[in-house]
Amino acid sequence: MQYTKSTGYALHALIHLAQKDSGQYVGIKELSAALVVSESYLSKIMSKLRQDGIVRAVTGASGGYELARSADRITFLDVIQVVEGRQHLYECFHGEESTPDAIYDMDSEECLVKKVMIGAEMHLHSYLEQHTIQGVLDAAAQRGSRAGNKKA
Amino acid sequence: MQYTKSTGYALHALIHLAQKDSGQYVGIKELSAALVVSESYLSKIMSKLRQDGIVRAVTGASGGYELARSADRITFLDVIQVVEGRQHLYECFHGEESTPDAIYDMDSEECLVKKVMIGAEMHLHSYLEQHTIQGVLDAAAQRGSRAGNKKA
DNA sequence: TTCATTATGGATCGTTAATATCCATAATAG
DNA sequence: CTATTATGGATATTAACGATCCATAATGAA
Ligand code: SF4
Ligand code: SF4
Repeated sequence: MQYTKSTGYALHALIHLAQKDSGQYVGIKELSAALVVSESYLSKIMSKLRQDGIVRAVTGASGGYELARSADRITFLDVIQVVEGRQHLYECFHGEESTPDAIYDMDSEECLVKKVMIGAEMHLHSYLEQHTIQGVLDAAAQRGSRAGNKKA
Repeated sequence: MQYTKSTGYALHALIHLAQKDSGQYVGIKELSAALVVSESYLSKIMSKLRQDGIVRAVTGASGGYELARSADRITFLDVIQVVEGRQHLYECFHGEESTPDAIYDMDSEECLVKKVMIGAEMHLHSYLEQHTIQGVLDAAAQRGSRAGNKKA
């Protein structure tokens, strides 16, 4: 149970893009150099982000990527769901006939075990969608403005 | 990002055990039959649960498994951490030298990206440790006592 | 137009994790 | 002593992850 490296790459790439001005395209070369990851692999991730409308891409000379919407409307949940897919935290393993035990109500979505896990998922998602790319930038800016008293 | 089937098996097996009286051992045969999963595989999972003190096991004739402590002190988080391991939701991918960008404070644990993900993990864990095996049983009992008005 | 640049998508490949089974061994009740 | 039952090692299969290469298309600039 761990997010893949791709999620980390995606988040960092988006933060990099968010620091540029709108209309300023950033190529895969600059991105992969900043994150220290191969162009080939990162481009796959960027392509996914584009398909889901998180970034825009322009091919050709002086092309590249830019955010498709403002950084405060790109949540961690958005990014994670694009990269990781929209699978559920918990997947049931029995079919219609193989009821493991009598205490569960298998009808529709009424199973109590499943309900707990769905609750967990909703809690997690609720947190993740309250945190945006812009949020990270803001927090960094605040820290920066607290003078140079961070170490020494 | 999904819990493995093993977590599902473990949770269901524990619920099965929790419905038995204390001192009554349940063999792997009964458990695997109830969950519709092979004895071989389930026994591995039960062995893990024993190593972590969730269940007790007795070898030999008329042996089997029982809960090592009361069902209201076995949380979903306990079970998940035993089966899935205690890995973090998010793992950083760069070393000391390859700082991806200047806005992060790499010193110690102060990175703002990491901080968001650790927050997500804490939220998730907080929810999961508030839900116990006994909690599922209680909810099922309540539902059962609400007469047979559930369907028809 | 032509060329260099840049993103895209398909194909492929190695590594790791998850799932699953088999068997030899040890422990225990009867 | 014997049947029963859990344990741990070894192994096999499958799927996911991580990563690379290349052919293609699109675009700005010469
Ligand atoms: S969680 Fe509920 S519905 Fe899902 S496999 Fe278990 S008993 Fe069945
Ligand atoms: S989350 Fe922070 S510490 Fe971790 S890789 Fe990213 S920048 Fe580095």
